Amino acid sequence: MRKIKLLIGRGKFLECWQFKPVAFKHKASRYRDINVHRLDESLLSPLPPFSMLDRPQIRSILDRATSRRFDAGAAVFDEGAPARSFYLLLDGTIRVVKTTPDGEQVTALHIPAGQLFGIAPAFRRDAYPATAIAASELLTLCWPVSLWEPFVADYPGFGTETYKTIGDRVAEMNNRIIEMSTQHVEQRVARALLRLVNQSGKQTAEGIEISFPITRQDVSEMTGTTLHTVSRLLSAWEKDGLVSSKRKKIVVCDPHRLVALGGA
Amino acid sequence: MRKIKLLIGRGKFLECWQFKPVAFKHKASRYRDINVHRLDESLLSPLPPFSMLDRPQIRSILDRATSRRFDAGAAVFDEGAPARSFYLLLDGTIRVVKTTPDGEQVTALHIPAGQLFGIAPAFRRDAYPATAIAASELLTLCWPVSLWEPFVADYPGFGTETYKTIGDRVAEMNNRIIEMSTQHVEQRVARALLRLVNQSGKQTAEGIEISFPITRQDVSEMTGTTLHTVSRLLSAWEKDGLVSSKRKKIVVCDPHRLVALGGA
DNA sequence: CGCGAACGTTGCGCAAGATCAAACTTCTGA
DNA sequence: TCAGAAGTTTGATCTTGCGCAACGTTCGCG
Repeated sequence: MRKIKLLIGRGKFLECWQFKPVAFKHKASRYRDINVHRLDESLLSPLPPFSMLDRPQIRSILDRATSRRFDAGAAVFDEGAPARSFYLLLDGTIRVVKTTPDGEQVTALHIPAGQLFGIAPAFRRDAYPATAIAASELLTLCWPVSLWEPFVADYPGFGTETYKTIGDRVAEMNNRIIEMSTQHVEQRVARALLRLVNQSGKQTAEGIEISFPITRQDVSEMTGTTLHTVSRLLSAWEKDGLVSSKRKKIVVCDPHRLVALGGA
Repeated sequence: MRKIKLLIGRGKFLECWQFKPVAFKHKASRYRDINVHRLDESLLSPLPPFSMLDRPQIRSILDRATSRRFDAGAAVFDEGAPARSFYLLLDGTIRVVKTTPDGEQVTALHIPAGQLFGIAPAFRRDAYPATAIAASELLTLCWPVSLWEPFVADYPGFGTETYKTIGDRVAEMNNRIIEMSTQHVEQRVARALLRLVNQSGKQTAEGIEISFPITRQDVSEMTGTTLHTVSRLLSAWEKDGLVSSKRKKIVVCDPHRLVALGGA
């Protein structure tokens, strides 16, 4: 057991205790559940909701957390389920999904590492409004909802920063609505890729790669189209050298031209 | 000058001082700006954000308010403008509109009487994220943003209820996104009408009427389609006895069948 | 190594709805 | 009272992107 840096978001790391990978269903898992009492205060201090707090305050927050890991594809919580906890995403990416009565899925949002999620209590909701799916393997901290009010009351900046984050998400949803109303499929797909790349892109030799596995179907659920159309678009773009994609993997090679596509 | 009941939303009234209608640009206006010191505390007490407060508290809130009226079509504030005030809508309906770079408009939301709006400070925004247009003649109260924090801190229930309202709006936006992704134009228009009727419908002999002037263009901006398509749909529905519409006026005669149209 | 499942590609035809164009109706203000 | 503005209707045409279907590819696992 040794101290390692834990990737949270683009180029940001959290220092923490790494347990040796354990076999999980014939597959090596990067993490095991972490003992929160061993986590260092410096893990949380760079994150906006905790940035104004001192070490003892963060210690107290950490000590009341539980840590959980999730396999890729697993649901952290389901739409409509009673909201018992709120979460902090330490590593991985969350796909926030809504399912229609007739079984169709719509991806409302992607949440990158380092952000709070499942924050139904901020709206005084007692049920989660959407399902949170692990887009890749996840590591989370979680707290019971009963701690929400005390956190907001006791920790300066926690409420403020959280509502700022919510404001950002609302703005993003607004943009989605506008895009869906006014833009064509090609533009929406282009913008969706750019958003993903901005939020959780990893620089590689070829270009910027989306850092979690993503299928054509996933992209279609983000843009309100079909996997066929997305496939056609990606093929065309690949021929043009705009992107490069393999199975469950998309690399944006020429962001600039993609912006142009999404812009007009 | 006499005390009258002021309509706020469906069947709900606020009692207040009615000034005699004044001529305004050759048109009789229902209201003149109201002297807030003459407003009775009972005006605010039934509204969710103020429901837990006693009379002296509400008095203090009222005394710090300014009242303003707006003509139909006027902008209360513009997208991107510095957020200096937040508002309470006493009467009328607000259309929340976003404009795309190329001039297209998208209606994000309608806000009925009795609700707070322009609450950018709740998200720590210093600019309004959208434009608020008066769909009909409006009467509002407004407070400087500097009072937001004190209100949340000093008045129990104010924050809670407000965030609940925001939660509802976020949920509605979510639904919009899902509708736009998965439903056809006909279903979206049907649902849009039902939403309007639910929020601000007035029972009449023919059916339930949308209580503010609304054009085909407006409906198309709500549903992400064109006024032509909306016109065709309304014509077809009118032939079927589902709705009845005149210039700037829509009455839903058979809500049940409209729900069926929007459902599948 | 070989099978099956999950993921991706591609061609074809069709229909929903946008766009273009023009006429019509209702309302407003001088 | 009358002209023009604003709102609505309707037809003709065209484009987008969806549905369907079949096939190709990659991966995981026994």
